[in-house]
Amino acid sequence: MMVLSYDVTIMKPNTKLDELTSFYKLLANESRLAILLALRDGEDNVAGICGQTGLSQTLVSHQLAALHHSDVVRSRKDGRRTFYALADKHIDIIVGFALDHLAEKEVHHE
Amino acid sequence: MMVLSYDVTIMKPNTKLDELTSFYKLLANESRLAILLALRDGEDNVAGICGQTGLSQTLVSHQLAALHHSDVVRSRKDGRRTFYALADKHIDIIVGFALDHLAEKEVHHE
DNA sequence: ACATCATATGACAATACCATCATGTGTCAA
DNA sequence: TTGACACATGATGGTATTGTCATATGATGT
Repeated sequence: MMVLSYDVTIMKPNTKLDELTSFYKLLANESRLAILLALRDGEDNVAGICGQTGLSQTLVSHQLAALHHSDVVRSRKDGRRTFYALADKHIDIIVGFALDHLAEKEVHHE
Repeated sequence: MMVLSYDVTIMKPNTKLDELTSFYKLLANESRLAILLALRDGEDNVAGICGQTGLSQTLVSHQLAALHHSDVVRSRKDGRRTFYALADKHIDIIVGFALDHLAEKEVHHE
């Protein structure tokens, strides 16, 4: 039972397969993905991310908490703001490759 | 529900975000991921995949149908068997990079 | 034709997930 | 210290996904 949602207890994955699944679950949501894509352009604070994505503050905070908990993003506090950034270059590359995959699919389909 | 205002045209198009989310949803399940990892070693038929993963025939068929429907795997029939394989090299690479990401995380954590 | 093998499909209960509302916590300025 | 600001957290209803059971389809051998 692998639970990812912010409103339920987050469980530590035991196996590699579990870990990999948990990782992809984080990417498998429109809101979280929008946030990650926004962060590809560089770090931003919560309000900024809300502006970039059009999502509510509450939702963004929840999703960032989930992403942060799994070390997909890192955070830095500055006064009453919190800035978030992609944790490492892999995230960026993985998203890039996925976009490539989708592009290639389109070509084959016509 | 994800609502993006029209004046935020700097963002990636809605459809791309949607597509990317759908793609990751396919990878965000232990059974499907186990199947994809099994197929990294080369094509295999349903019974073979069941053997490699320990999953039931019904479940494997269901998940393969989902993966096939989204062109993540391709199929080839031979008599009464159906052989499945990863649709393109991108899948392989994406999974590889994700594993790298997890490996790097572990190093940083100890 | 019949039995059997290999795989596919439909329906369904259990569970997981999502977005939202209401509210809480910490920071700064006056 | 009071109020506004920036963000975090808890709970909840609605919805989507998961895996299983029962059953269907199609190919092969006798």
